[in-house]
Amino acid sequence: MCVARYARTASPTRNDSGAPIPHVLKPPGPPHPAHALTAPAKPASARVDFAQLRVACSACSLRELCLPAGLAAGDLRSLDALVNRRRPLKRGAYLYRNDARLQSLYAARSGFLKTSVAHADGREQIAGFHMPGDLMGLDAIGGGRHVCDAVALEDCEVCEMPLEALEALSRKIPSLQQHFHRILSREIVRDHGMMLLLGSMRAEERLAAFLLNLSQRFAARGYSSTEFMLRMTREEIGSYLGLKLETVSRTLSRMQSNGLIAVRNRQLRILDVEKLQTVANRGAAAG
Amino acid sequence: MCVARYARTASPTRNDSGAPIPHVLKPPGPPHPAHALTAPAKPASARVDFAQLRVACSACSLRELCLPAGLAAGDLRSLDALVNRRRPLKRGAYLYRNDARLQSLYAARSGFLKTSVAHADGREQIAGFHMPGDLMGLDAIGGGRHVCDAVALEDCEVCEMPLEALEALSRKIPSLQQHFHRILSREIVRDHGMMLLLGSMRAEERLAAFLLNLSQRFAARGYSSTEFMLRMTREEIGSYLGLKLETVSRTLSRMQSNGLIAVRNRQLRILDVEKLQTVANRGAAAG
DNA sequence: GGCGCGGCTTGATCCAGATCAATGCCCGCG
DNA sequence: CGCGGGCATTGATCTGGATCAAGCCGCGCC
Repeated sequence: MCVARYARTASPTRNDSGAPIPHVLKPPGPPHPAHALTAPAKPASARVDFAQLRVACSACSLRELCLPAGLAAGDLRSLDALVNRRRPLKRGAYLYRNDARLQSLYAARSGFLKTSVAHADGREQIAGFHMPGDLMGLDAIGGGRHVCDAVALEDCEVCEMPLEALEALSRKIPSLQQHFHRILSREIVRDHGMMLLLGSMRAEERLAAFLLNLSQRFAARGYSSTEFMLRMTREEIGSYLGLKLETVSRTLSRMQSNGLIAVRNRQLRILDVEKLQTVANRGAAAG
Repeated sequence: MCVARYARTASPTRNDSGAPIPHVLKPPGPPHPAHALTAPAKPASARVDFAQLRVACSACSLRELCLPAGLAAGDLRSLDALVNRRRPLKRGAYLYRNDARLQSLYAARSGFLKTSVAHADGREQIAGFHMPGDLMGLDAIGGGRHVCDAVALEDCEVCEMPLEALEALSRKIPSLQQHFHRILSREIVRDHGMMLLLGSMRAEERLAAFLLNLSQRFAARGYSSTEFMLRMTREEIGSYLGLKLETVSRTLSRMQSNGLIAVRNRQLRILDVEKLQTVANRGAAAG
């Protein structure tokens, strides 16, 4: 079946405040390909400039999604002091590796990453996809060493915060402590959701749930909830969802035939959120 | 193939405190059968006695597995002050329900519990089995409400600790704070392991991994690592492992034929740990 | 522009585990 | 002591997704 044609989006400009301008799936892009989920660019002319590099949490557009959510202005400044911002990461580069000593926690600032856990025999399972504002490295707190790999799916920037300093500060700022606990807890809830998905949902439900999850997270970051670019391969989606890449591909095709979505390579548009929700919640239902 | 014969267990007596007397599959044991997973019995003659009921963390045999692990004596006393001990729970009773407001975190003190997450359509996935020393309720920190059900698989006792008090205390005691973070993090790691299991292991591997995990946890609590009683039904095991009860049953039978284990109902003995590990790590291998 | 490669789609077949269906066994209860 | 119900085992069959196998397509590179 023929793929729906997408209208062109406005070309990816940026506003002064540095709020990221979407990704979206433009065809034969303009010279500056639309970048998705990229943190505010610095003025093109600026050379590496520390003042620029160290955009503070207090000025960060992800503030309310990330660790500082809900902090008072004064507390925000204390947090600023301990966060090293903008460690850049090339596509394919490791943020940390399995068994590496825990140095810091990380927050994605721009770009997509994945974390994966490896089985003794080499099989690997992707444990999560991370977008700006997500905290990473939480797995390492328990044993002092990372127990998964974190890899950039595209060029990224991450903020780094030494765990000890964070713990020290959170002893002083109850709301930071509380929020940190909430983040840890939400990760546990997310994982339980994945266990439910992996343990008892069928392929189509898994995919539907996955797409809806991405959709919500994009929306929370101010991007379109219905039209976005998948930053990962079919194989990676499959690994995350406990499916083979062929199944992912087939299932997406079927969803397209059914008018739920339009896909073309990694560009995806959700055409019928409600049906998609139905599929996610009860398997085949809407035809 | 013929099933190994187990001697009958001592009949289910109770001590005065009402603590259930184990399971464990002791052969015609001594009058006091080794009890599995029951907190240390208090002097048999004591009647319900608050001083007794409130056995402090500092005197609890699970101290080193549970929240107080690694605390200095003085700090232990502060923790004692906030923990309400020994809320008893009958088999089948709910410790908390999905959507209930978070009151406290809980630590199992004796007995086995399960937590399960429900899908919109009624399917449910068991998210974990909990034994003495395990902390429960962590899922609720994020949103202030529980997102799973916790049910006693047998008569239990749990300790209760108000989250706010715990957070306040952990601001004062860095080692408590640290340990609490470690517990949260380890839960995340455990969940990632489950995701790997559910996403990429075959039935036999899942079961082998499950049994080895139980084995280790029993061992950590001073019980036999090779001979124990399953506290849950085949269906519950299946729900946890993403399998149907028939598959669980068949797979256990096959493992028995292969000389890896001996099962009879819920009594289980591991006959060959190494082969079991091989199975868990690489699927079929040892014959 | 064309070539090569990695990623994607699609078809054909296979198989692990689900599902359906009978019993069997243990335990609590009258 | 016998009966009934929940749990477990085991067999027969079915099927969703895996696996095997061709291409195809888009993109980066020469």
